[in-house]
Amino acid sequence: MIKHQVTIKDIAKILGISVSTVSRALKDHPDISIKTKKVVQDLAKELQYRPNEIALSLKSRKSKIIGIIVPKLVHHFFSSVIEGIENIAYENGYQVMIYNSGESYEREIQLSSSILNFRLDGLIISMSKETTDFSHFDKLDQYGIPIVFFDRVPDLPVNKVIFDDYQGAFDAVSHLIKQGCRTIAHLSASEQMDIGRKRIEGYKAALAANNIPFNADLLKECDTFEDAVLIAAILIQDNPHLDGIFAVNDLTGIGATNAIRQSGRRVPEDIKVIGFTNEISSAVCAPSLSTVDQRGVEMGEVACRLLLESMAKEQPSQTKVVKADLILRNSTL
Amino acid sequence: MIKHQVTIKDIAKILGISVSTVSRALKDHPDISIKTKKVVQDLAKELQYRPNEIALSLKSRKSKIIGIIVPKLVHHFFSSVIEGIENIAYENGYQVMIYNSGESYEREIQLSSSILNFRLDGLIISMSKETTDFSHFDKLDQYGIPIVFFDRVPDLPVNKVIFDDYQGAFDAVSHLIKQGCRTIAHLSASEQMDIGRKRIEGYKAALAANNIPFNADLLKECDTFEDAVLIAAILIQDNPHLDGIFAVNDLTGIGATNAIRQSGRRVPEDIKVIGFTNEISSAVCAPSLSTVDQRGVEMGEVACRLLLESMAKEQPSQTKVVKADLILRNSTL
DNA sequence: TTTTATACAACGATCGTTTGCGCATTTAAT
DNA sequence: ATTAAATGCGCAAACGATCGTTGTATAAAA
Repeated sequence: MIKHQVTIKDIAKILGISVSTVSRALKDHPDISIKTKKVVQDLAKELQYRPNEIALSLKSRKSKIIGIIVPKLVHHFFSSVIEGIENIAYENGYQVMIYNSGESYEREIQLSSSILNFRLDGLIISMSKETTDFSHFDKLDQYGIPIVFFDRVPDLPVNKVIFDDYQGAFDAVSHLIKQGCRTIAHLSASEQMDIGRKRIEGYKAALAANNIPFNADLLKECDTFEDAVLIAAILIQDNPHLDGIFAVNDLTGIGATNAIRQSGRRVPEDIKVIGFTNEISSAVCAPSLSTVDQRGVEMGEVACRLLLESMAKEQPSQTKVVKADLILRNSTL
Repeated sequence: MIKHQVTIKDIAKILGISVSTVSRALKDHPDISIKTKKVVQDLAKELQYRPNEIALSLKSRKSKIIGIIVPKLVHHFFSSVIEGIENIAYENGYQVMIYNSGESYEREIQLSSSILNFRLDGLIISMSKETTDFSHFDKLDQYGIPIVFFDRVPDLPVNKVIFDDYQGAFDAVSHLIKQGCRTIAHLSASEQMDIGRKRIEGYKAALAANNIPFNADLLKECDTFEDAVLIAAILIQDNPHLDGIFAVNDLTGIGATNAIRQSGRRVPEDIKVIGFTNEISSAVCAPSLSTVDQRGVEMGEVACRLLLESMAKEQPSQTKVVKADLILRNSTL
């Protein structure tokens, strides 16, 4: 048979005292006598009393829950960030509520509405690709719900945690050059995207720093794994001296590797390849792929700390930068 | 300046009517005149009134939130299942609250306690590896919170959704045999684990069905990617006729592939390899790895539907089985 | 003995919403 | 004109907990 969960009222009734006394006894309030406290606390334990968080939320107008919106759950980077957020949230007595926008602007609006309905205490979000209008976030701000953006952030004065894409790209390409590469292609993301642009800049800067002229023919936009295989094949054909590829992510890096081997050339002996993101695939593919780790967990931790800070007190919006971490494997030996 | 969110009271005060009238007007109650309804609804829209879910939860003793506990977020299979759960939950007006036990029994207990505190309406869980005692779930059951287990399930009469590991393994090995393999090794999980045992059974059954005697030397337990590389290398050395490997997951499958190539043999020409899980890595590695898809999304959907059913009405516990899906790629051509 | 602290509990408002019941006022039926 | 039945709305309790205020014994001081 299903009993309802025991409340402060039940305890009060059993003991024949008022609910307020029970409430105070449970919180060790000085107004309550030691005897009463003991009786109440013992009974509470026996009945396995647990405070109703919903009632507490209603009373305090605080939910003790942090919302997280990611565009995709099935993505190593985002799950890592979530882990990082959880670490810090739990440490501070917060629960997290994870939402998945599925890269849909529509859904993102719904979700931020739900955050308002549940009166969540704060939001950490990486925006969907479709999002170009930010008014749904204004509403949260209006009601005093702090927001921290990460990774995919708007170009506005808001709290954000970004990854140092420029530095990561610069380091990756510099590494290729140090390993002897002179003709380095970049399989890039769209220049529309922030990360695409920054990584291209880092690529160019590393070339410039080593007196290697930039060659636009070696810069190819490419979206998917399949794209990468095709485009890399063309690059190889058109550029006989090609000896290095910097890929905008691991999947394109692996695609490029596959294309290189199909062309009869070897990785890393003939052409070295470096990726970006440090997905699991990059560690297990053959040859294992050098890459740039984005420290997702750290990013989550930084984001959550920043959120907790701005929940604690009004403060000007900040931008935190998480540094890249070069992971060297066999593809650039 | 931060204003508080508008409540039914605010509307009542502005309009000079009672809160109950506002409440009923908003829900189109027949007792309220058309005029009043219109006025109320218009103002509500203008002020962007949104019902306070917390208050609703308190009143209805229902949170309209489903809890999910997974042992790890950073795992393709689990994130897929979550996506599936979300699909169905959203369709039915539920939110999901995702918890990460991090494979810790301790944490799992804390979390199920938190579920009680937040009065969540139901729980979908895949247990941590450490969990052998299930009393913390009994408590949920006692209070009428339905539970659905998936993937890692207890051996008890409870609602569960499991994957047909036996069939998946049987199909995978049958496929290898059809492709001409006669000496097939199995890189297995621990026999302690349910999935380990079932996949071994499927492996043996497929051999038996094709009159291939089982050879215990070809059954090797192996945990990680690195293990797989080492153990596969030994297998190859010890068994010159080896022409097929069935790996308990994709990572070990890829590890085996790497070992085979290092030994100078070719995949799939000399030795064919098939994995399990259909992770991203299996699609991008070279040669791409045949594998068994676990239909994570479907599993999530089935689990969530089952949960909604048992939330709706008391019913005997059920076990649902999700079928395996063979994915054929280059490693078994 | 009366006054004044002090200790201990109870009362009741509050958070935002729903809902059973009752009370006017209007409309319809006799 | 009188009664009955709708119609439209408000009152107040309830969900579970907190907390400021108030009440009442009991003990200490005058």
